[in-house]
Amino acid sequence: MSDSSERLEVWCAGEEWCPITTTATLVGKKWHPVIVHRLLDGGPSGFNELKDDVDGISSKVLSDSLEDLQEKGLVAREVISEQPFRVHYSLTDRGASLEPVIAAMAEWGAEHLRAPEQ
Amino acid sequence: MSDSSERLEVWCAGEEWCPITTTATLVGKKWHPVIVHRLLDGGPSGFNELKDDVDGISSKVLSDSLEDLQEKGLVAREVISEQPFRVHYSLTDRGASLEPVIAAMAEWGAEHLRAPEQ
DNA sequence: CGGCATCCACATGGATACTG
DNA sequence: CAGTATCCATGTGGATGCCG
Repeated sequence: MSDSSERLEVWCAGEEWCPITTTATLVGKKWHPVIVHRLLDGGPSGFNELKDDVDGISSKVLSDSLEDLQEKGLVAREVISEQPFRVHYSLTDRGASLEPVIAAMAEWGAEHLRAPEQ
Repeated sequence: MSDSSERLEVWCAGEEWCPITTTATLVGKKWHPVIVHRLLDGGPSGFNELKDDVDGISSKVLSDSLEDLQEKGLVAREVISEQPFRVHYSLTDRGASLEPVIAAMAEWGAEHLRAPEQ
């Protein structure tokens, strides 16, 4: 498939320096890709707006997921001091750069959704 | 982002009919994308050959992963009756169709691996 | 060679209720 | 509005050892 000069002997490792595993730790969580997709297509959002759009998620899990996405530098959180106050969730540049990955996932899923078995 | 006629109100649901979640259940497991990548680039393989290439995986986890991939129709398993017998793992057409998804994950990971923080 | 059996640890996700 | 606090069920991965 590849000639000897550029061949990788190890496809991926258990450690973090594997590109695929790196991406999988972001996109492999149950709700993460859905949330990123929502922020990509729907733009910035408040907490409950997000919760309403992402069908089936609970407050706690959305909160946990957003916290994880912030720690990983994919999502930015901004508190707007008003009454009542608002919170603004948006993608960072890094988060937005996941678009090709999310798009590929969405496309594959859409094509194979009609034939889940066989 | 989209006009009113083609807008999706719900980005994804907790149920199985969501395209992204569908893909995430395949590609979101820790070792699945790595195994598929190995089979895409390295061609069909025996069990231990696969285990050697996928650095860090245990027999049990590789076995579990391959079983799951078979159930989902992504991987084919063929037993070759020789002495000693061999087993042949390869991608099905459906498994091979994941190539764009895996490629997108690999590319994103490679680009962002050098800057894991910030 | 190509696994399976066991047992275990930890992470993820979910239900429910409550708060500033 | 935007979460937090508990508590709990399950899943996923890992270590070790044995088997046909």
